[in-house]
Formats: sequence, structure tokens, C-alpha cells
Amino acid sequence: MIPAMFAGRKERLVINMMISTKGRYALRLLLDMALNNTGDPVRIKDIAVRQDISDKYLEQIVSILNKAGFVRSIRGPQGGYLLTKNPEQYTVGEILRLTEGSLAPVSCLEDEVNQCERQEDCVTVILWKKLNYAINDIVDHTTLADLVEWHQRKIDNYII
Amino acid sequence: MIPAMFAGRKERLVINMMISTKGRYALRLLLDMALNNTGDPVRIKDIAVRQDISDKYLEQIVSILNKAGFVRSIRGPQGGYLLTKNPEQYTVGEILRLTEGSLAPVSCLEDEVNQCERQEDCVTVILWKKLNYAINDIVDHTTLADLVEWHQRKIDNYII
DNA sequence: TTGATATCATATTAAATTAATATGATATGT
DNA sequence: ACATATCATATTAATTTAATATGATATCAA
Repeated sequence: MIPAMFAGRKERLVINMMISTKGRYALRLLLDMALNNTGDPVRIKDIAVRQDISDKYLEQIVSILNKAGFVRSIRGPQGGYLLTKNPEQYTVGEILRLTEGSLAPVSCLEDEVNQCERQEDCVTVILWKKLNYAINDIVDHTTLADLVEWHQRKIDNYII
Repeated sequence: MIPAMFAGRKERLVINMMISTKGRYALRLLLDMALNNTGDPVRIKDIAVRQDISDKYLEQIVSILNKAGFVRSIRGPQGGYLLTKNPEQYTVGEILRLTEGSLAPVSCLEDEVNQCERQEDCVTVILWKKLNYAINDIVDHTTLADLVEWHQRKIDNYII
């Protein structure tokens, strides 16, 4: 009997615009660093406890941020990580794009490699472009400083 | 030796807001039916050829649309599917939500079951709500008739 | 100089999802 | 009766996700 010929995938696997833990944890990690910024390096272990996230998983994520220059690392005891910029200089868009890979709702919007052959006929792409524009408009105009401010406002509301 | 204790996942798997083939094919299927509407039932086999999609996979997708009442089926020879509404009565939002399951960028926005315990501290949820609103605003104000119109305009541009 | 501490690096894993293919049953018009 | 189409469900390979596991490397402090 001829063995089953499965999974000859025509469509590339979707890159996933939905925000996964990687992107969400990256945001919370940087927000935590901004909120707990005393000038001294912040340890991953402390962030992990405060945010209730696996420290080993956070290490992987902070490694991405480090390589991209979003944070600076100091090794050894009393070491940890420091923000390299002011909170208002980090956009949510660049953080999410770095950790998520892409935010496009369909892969054909990402680059030329992913463009399909039906581009001429395709009208749904107009819809995807609209979604893409709206999503980017929000994430590129929201900064880490906004998250800090929202947090502060929330705390104030509890006190009042 | 104690067997490895892996994958005790705390975070629910992401429902995926990125548009997968299921949602994209559903849109193209309904658009194809709208464009090729002569009053006679449209066969899946013909749509599959025109859209270059596996007919068996399309059957699965049209089955969802059928159960939801978005199309009506006629069995046997000369059978096929018919739209049950006018194109302007189908929003892209309801089509995508039906086939994709959800369009929320994070699962905690979907329903009460998915809400996490850190809701009080969580400020990133403000960001997710903004994204959610923007996405819904677009998909709920785009109808199948819009896709038909965009298609027609594209065809006209080629002729002129 | 010797630890303790923290970052750095990579391998492994279970569960879930995706995008189909496979197989066949059922209804219906000619 | 028979071809044609929908209907229903099982199976599959590839990939992704969300971690855990293991250990190396750098550095401060005693």
C-alpha cells in the first residue's frame, strides 16, 4: 500500500500576530524595571518573583532585549540589568516586534518573500492592510512611559 | 531517576488573533460565492478550482458556515451552496469570529473564564483593550459587499 | 583565592495548533 | 440505478508555544 502523503502545506505557517507570553512578559519585564529603577541593576530573580513568571523563561526573554540593546547587563554579584533609555524612548511596537517577530495579521504583509501569487486578484489584502495600519498606529504611539503612567494612575485611584 | 516534570503551563495557550487559513479561506469562499451568484447553487469543487484551495478543506470550512446559517446547502447533483443573506449583511467580523474562534489579541479579554489573577496590577490590559477595540472597529464595519466593491474597482482599474 | 552570585547559552520537552489529507456515509436529481 | 454532491469524522506531519534542564562564564566580596 502506498504510504499516506500528508501535509503538503501550500500556505506558510502563520507568524502569529496574537500576543504570546514572550511579548507580554517582555513588556511586563521592562515595565517592572522602569517602576523599580533605583539606579542599581535589577535582578531577573526579583522581577520573576514580583511578576510571578519563571525566572529561567525571563532570562531567555531578557537575553533578546540585551542583544537588541534595550537593556544593559552587569554580571556577577550585585549584577543585573539596567534600562539603556528613558521609558518614553521605548515604544511598545518595537518591543513587541522584537520579541514576537512580527505583528502583521497575515504573513503576506511582512516582506516580499511571503507575498503570494494571487496578489493581483486578492482583495482581502486591503482588509489586512487596514488592520495592520490600525495595530501599528496604536503600538507605535504607546511607550513604556505610558504604561508607567497608567500604572501610577491606577495606584492613585486605589488610594483616593 | 525522577522523570522530568515538563510543561506545567501556567499561561493558557493563546487563541491566536492572527488570521489563519481558516478565516482567510472562509472570506474568499463567501466572496467567491457573492461574485459567482447566478441564483443556482455554487459547488465547492468550482470554488476550490477558482480559489486554488483544497476542496476537502473548503468542505470543512463551508460546513461551519452552513451550521451557522451563513449559507444554505442543497444536496445531490446540481446541488451546492447559496448565500442566505445579501453581501452587505455579512460583516467580516462575524465571519472571522465564527471561523477563527476569537479575534482578541490576548485571551484575558475573551471572557471571564480566561481572566487572570493579576487583573488589578495589570496595566498592559489597557493596551490590549485599545488593540481589541481598533480591530473590532475595522472588522465589524467591513462587509462582504465591501470586498465585492473592492474587487470590482480593481477589475475596473485593469480595464481603464 | 575561593566562593557565592548572577548572567549567558543552548538543549530538551509536552502540549497544542495548523493545514491539510483520507475515508466513507448520505441524500437527491436524472 | 447511478452519478453527483454534500455531510461527517479520523488521521497526520509540521510547527509553535511555554516552559524546564543543564551547565558554562564572569565578577564582586570575604
